[in-house]
Amino acid sequence: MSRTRTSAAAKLAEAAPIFAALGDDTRLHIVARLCGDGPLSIMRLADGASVSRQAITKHLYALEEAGLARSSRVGRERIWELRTKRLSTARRYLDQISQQWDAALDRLRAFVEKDEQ
Amino acid sequence: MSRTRTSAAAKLAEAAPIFAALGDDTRLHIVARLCGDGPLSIMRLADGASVSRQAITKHLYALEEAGLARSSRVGRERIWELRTKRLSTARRYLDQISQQWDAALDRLRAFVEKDEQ
DNA sequence: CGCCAACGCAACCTGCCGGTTGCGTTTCGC
DNA sequence: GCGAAACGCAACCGGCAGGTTGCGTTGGCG
Repeated sequence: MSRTRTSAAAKLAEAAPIFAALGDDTRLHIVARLCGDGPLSIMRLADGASVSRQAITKHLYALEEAGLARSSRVGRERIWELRTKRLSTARRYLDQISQQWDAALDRLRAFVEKDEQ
Repeated sequence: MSRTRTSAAAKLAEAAPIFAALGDDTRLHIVARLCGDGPLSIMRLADGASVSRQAITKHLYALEEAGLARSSRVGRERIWELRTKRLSTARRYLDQISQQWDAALDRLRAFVEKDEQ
């Protein structure tokens, strides 16, 4: 019922799609590429990749649905860029997890009054 | 060729499976549960869940393969706990991404000499 | 104006992921 | 010692994710 617990549960359903989006090799490559070189067109992204342009396109829309990227039409090209706010959402979730875990271990240790391996 | 760039590429192939493991709803629920309550048996984990015990078991081994959890046999139970070091690996990767992106945007701004929306 | 480059759309295929079910095995408790 | 609890193993299944291919559409360019 506490606010912190509610927000944690809410974040959970929100964080899973983000992790899922980052959990694919090709997609993580795209993210890294966009990250190192800044906004890029689909062709540019497909050039270095080991899969077809259409595959890249699909992955880009997957990243968009996860809120991790957005695009804009420029001439006959479509330029994609990262949405870093969403990345920090995932990061914050991981922080929260770690802290909760440490707290749980502390309580456990206090309860058993004996140190674990 | 620089060490930082090499480690970034190495981390990429290493980070994807972690994100993939966290990218499933059921699995993230398990992580959150383990996180809040400390080490738990399979039954305990399956009690609150909406899927069968076997599903939970499969997910636990998936988490183990990703390096996110480990188990030990205690009597007729198997107790599962988190491996937070692996979580921080993912966290560090996200940090790296954000920083690279900011740097890329700076370079881009310097190149175009005009601020983006 | 005609061509090519960059992209969008849609159909199709294949493998694997998430889940269930059934049954065997070990361990605790009485 | 016997039953039940907690778990392991294996087979099975439906659906969808990831990828390719083919073709249509739009915009730049000489």
